[in-house]
Amino acid sequence: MQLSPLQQEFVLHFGEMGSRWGINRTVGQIYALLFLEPAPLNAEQIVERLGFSRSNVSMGLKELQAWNLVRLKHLPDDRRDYFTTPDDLWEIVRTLVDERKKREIDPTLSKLRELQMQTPSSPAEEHAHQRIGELRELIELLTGWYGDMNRLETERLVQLLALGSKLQSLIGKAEKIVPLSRKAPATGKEG
Amino acid sequence: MQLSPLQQEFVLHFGEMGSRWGINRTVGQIYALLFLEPAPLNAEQIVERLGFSRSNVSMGLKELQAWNLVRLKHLPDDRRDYFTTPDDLWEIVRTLVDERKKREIDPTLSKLRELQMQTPSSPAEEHAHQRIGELRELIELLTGWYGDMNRLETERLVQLLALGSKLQSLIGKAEKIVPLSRKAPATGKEG
DNA sequence: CTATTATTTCAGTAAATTCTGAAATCACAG
DNA sequence: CTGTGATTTCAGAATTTACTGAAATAATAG
Repeated sequence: MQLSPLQQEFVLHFGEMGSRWGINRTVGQIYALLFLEPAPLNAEQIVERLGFSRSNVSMGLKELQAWNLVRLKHLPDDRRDYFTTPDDLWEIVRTLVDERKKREIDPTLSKLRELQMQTPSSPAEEHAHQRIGELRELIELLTGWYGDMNRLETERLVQLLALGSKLQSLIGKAEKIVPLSRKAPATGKEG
Repeated sequence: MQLSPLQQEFVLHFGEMGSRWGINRTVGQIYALLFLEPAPLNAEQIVERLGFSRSNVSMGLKELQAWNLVRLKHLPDDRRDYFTTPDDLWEIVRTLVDERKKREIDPTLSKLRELQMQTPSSPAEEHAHQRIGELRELIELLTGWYGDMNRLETERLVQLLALGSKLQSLIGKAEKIVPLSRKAPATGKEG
């Protein structure tokens, strides 16, 4: 492996972590390498640096493209494909969350909705039906919220995140002026 | 597999999804079964319902315990272990996120901090150092925010999530009264 | 202590996945 | 076209992970 010590440690770490996520070691290492590299790399350069077989790198790059995690570039007078990660880390985070949602959450939500169509035919099924409904509602709340957050410009998103729990008191104060819900009227005790 | 059609579909689905998360099919199915079941089950009952070997169920339950995703119960005059999932779905979500953070995020954050201690010794290392720093900051912002959210009572958390993007305008309004930041003063255009 | 039942461990096997080299395909310059 | 280099595909090998049955251990009742 032909990397500086810093690069090497980073790349190896992401290889390990890769397997805790759904992706494999190779893919993790390729991504980590591209993430650190200032300029785009072609497949052959990745082979040199990481010591995987050419075909393995090809497959890894394909998977990263399927995840929409790398950008394909071309240099003038060079017909090889060059790969980078976005400079903007927030773009990376958004892609990552979008893709994981698409693969891990959305199919489950569909399945839960489908299962809820069935009418329960025994006390046990009644309970299961109930439980599935609760789960569906919770996931809908979370994905709905995520959709809202995802629509925000990055700058505003960061502001919101940075506020963190300060938000609590802020909401209390704002509600006095612009009540959003009549269910739980402001009592002055919140925050 | 001795389950009602509803249970069966749910259990099989979570078995499949399990592999997209870090957990295996067996563990996913055991969890799904316990999730639907109104009363705690012992290992033998899980074997009957799912048709796995006794030892596989034992290992699966151990893994679920390591993830803190099941509760161990005992019935009077019965020395077998019985297992359930929490009734409160938010408790489940919190556990899930906590555990994944612990396994997937925290080790990376430590590694990034450690790598940033090293002084870069070449232009390439300088760039990598920079990039690692950006990533560390972003993760710190996200985990900090998560810590804040996690401290909220469930009821308040749900309120916040339900607000979603309404928060934006609310913040604009609140800021006029209780300014939190002088960097980006309210212009009246936001929301 | 002994018998009985519950649970875990573990070595070996089965299954799934990752990885490779060779061959096929593709893309384009001459 | 033809030739050259880039990329992908794919069958099988290597590796890793999941699963099982048998044996060991633990817990408790008598």
